[in-house]
Amino acid sequence: MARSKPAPIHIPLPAEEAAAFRRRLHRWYKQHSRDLPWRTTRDPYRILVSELMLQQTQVSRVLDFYRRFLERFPDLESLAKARPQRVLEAWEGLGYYARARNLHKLAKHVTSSPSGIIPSEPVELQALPGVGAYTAGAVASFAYEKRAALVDTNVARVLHRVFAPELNPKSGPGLRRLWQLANELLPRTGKVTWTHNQALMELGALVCSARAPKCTVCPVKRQCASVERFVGGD
DNA sequence: TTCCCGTTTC
DNA sequence: GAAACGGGAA
Repeated sequence: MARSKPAPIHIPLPAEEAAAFRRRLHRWYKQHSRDLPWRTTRDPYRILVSELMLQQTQVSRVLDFYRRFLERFPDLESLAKARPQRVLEAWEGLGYYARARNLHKLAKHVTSSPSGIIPSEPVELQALPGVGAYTAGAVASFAYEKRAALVDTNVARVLHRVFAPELNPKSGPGLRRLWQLANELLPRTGKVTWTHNQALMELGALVCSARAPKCTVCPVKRQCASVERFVGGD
């Protein structure tokens, strides 16, 4: 009989450590966050468009496309009614055109559904074309201010380095553990969770970068299990 | 798990 | 010119 590996035992994150992490992260975000257009809206459609665009392109290049796309298709209905060719044109230059097709499909799907609105629950969101675990969490949190976790590569890198350097973040179990960590770290309310999630991603993008992390200016370096590895160290 | 896709990095 | 990237899907 096939024997499965014993599940690793994980001590839950001490409440005090989680709280300290949230507090430091929050303070840092208030001072250092960038002004981005999708951070001033709670329109699920606009959040969705931004998330899909950002999946494969850096912020600086998305900005222009985002603005133009929303001018042509200001809401789900206008997008749903559009010809496929027009949607692809608006996406032209961004690459990964399957995302544009998925977004169009999603718009038609949702507008013809009974409610006609983009769902707010991660499980329902994930059933939509082109929406996986990350995007589902992002829309729930950033559009509906739900108390939902999200893990993209930025967040995965931060949590991996700070709390679980021994983990293989690429493996299935490793990724599941990171989602678990992300959940344990969530603030109490959905409103604060919005900021918390934005801050996690911003830290990963601006400080805890993949190549040369700027540990010296990191707000959570005191509790990071990987600082030594990156500052001067071996 | 492996594949996919256009861009970026090595 | 290969390999990595980063999400989703098969």
